[in-house]
Amino acid sequence: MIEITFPDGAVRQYEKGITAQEIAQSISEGLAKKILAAKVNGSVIESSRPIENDATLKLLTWEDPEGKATLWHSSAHLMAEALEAFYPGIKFGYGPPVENGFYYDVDLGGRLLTSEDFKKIETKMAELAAKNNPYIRREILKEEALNYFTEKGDGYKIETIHELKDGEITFYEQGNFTDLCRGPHLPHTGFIKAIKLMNIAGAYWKGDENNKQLTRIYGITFPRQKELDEYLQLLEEAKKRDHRKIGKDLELFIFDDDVGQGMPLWLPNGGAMIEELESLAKRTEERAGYHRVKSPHIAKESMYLKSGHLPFYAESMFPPMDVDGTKYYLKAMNCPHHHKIFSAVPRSYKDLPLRLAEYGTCYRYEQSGELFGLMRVRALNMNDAHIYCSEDQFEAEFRAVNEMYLKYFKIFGIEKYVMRFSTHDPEKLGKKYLDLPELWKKTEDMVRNVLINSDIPYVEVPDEAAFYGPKIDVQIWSVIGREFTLATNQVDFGQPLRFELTFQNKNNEPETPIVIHRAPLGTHERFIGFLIEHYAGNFPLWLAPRQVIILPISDRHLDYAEKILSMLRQERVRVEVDHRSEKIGKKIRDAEIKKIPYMLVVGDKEAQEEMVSVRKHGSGDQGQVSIREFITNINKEATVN
RNA sequence: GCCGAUGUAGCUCAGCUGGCCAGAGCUACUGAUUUGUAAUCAGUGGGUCGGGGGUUCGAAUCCCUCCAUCGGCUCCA
Repeated sequence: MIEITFPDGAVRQYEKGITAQEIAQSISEGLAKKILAAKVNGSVIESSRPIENDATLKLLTWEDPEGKATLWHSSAHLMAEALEAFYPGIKFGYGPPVENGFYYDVDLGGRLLTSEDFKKIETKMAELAAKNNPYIRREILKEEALNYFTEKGDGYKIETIHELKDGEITFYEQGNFTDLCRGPHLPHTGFIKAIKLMNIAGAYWKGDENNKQLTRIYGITFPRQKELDEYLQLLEEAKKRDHRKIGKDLELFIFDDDVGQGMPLWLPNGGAMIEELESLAKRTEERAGYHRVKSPHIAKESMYLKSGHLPFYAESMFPPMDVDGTKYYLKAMNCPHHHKIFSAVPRSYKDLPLRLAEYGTCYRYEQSGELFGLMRVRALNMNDAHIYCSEDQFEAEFRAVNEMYLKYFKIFGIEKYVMRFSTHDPEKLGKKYLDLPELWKKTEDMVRNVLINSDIPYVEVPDEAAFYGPKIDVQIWSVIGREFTLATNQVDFGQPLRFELTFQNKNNEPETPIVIHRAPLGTHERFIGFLIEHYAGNFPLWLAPRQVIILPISDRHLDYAEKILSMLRQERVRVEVDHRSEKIGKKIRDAEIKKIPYMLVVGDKEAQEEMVSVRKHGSGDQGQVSIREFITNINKEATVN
């Protein structure tokens, strides 16, 4: 007998060699039908694998992430089986489960597969799934595995097998399809009830752009049709929040062919949002002791050679322009300019920490295929500042920057994000990273300490640092699930050396400062793109491009409407009047569609008593108040710190 | 940059097995209406059918090419 411990702590005894499936069966028939896989001693295995020793057991269903992954992983194999039926000789790369479904990278040998082929593949998959074919696991020797795929002529699998050792190679077989795979898989294909192929894309073999590009087919499956329907519904909803759509609907920004790719034009509504955001940032930074500086958009090659950017970033910068025989570059970052401002006058330890802020426009030559609405542009305004401090000031300064992040996140109600602490890879010193091993170690330790001491949850990612030092990035997701870095906080010990920045320390000796690059709001483009999706266009009053619209009942109330308009303008409220001789219902409808926070309905009653009837976007009629009271209320509501 | 798809009025879309002067709704403008909390009625305007080449008696519809956008890959704030 063996002892099985369940997640709730219960311990039960079973025959040695019992399977998770049989245990589920012994609990209830209904449960047994839902078990997709099992987690035994922390690792996920097939529910049909015998358990030989005492173990902890979790039965995995669709509700568990590992359950979903198992269903999707098995679905990838099912899709591969269907594909092989239509495209004999097809070769397979990787076919893993992902966050929403699965994909398989395939080499069709020059044949074309388009979304028009999805229907027939889905149908074939459904047909195969209905056969309830079991997924059969087989441990196999390396040589045998190589023979199988050599015979089949699949070089990708052969390459993968070569990276594996004997004893860790398993095959999975279902129906007429055998694949090299680590597993685990479903008991049989019958668990896959609803199938949808999503899209098709090119993907480099092993993610390396020097390798051949394979065809990647994305799909998703569910244990019930209803769940597929709900998922598709969810995608539709997400599309409505897409900042590119809302940006157009609310007239926030556009892109124009004549201006260029990735160069947003901010329309007045978007302009108002940019103003508010920058004003918030300026207030915040003033209070935190920052100084505002300003630098030009272009600079000579010599400066970027000195900063070290050119060797590392040349491909991300616009090609230089020749001015009287000297190369000038559009600036891709503000830091070198700020270093020059630091060194403009002799600095004493009494000047530190010196915090220089600028929202200068930078230009980055992003690959054309990377551009994405406001989230990825070529002309961008960084929420930039550089803090020059001594080593013993570093921790306090770095901590203060993190606190500023958190303050902003609170204002905007940003809860879903991940802090990534990027460190260097010692093997790439001198190549990807500046060759200063002691400084790397020292600064990485300092950053880690700040994170730990501030109790900030983070994940550490090796080999993702900037070339000049470690950094912290805040990752967020666009509404369609794409991941972006929103904010960044970077340590730089490289540029101060290169620019020979020094301050006179207490012992009257020159000392090199550490620089912190920080952009808590990232770029204003990306941040607003994010906010549009975050709020689905229903902005808080202070940020809303149009805050109030006055809706006269009829033309004879226009004078009164104009009077309120000018009163509100004096209060710097962004307000307009709907002059059209439409019915009030129409005016309200249009104002609601424009997501304007407050609608003021004015007719005879209001005009006589100096009142306004307040209607709030999304929540309807709020009743009448005096103009004064309304102004007091919205001023209060629109206050952010 | 790479793979695939798409590109018709300001917006959303129809037309695209080649052939009546290229359509609809919303928007805009004009007129009528003077309206009380999510669409009043009528009229008018508006399109190099992404750009450029080609095939054809004839192309928005077929072919080539360039540009842009979208979905991914690679990169990244």
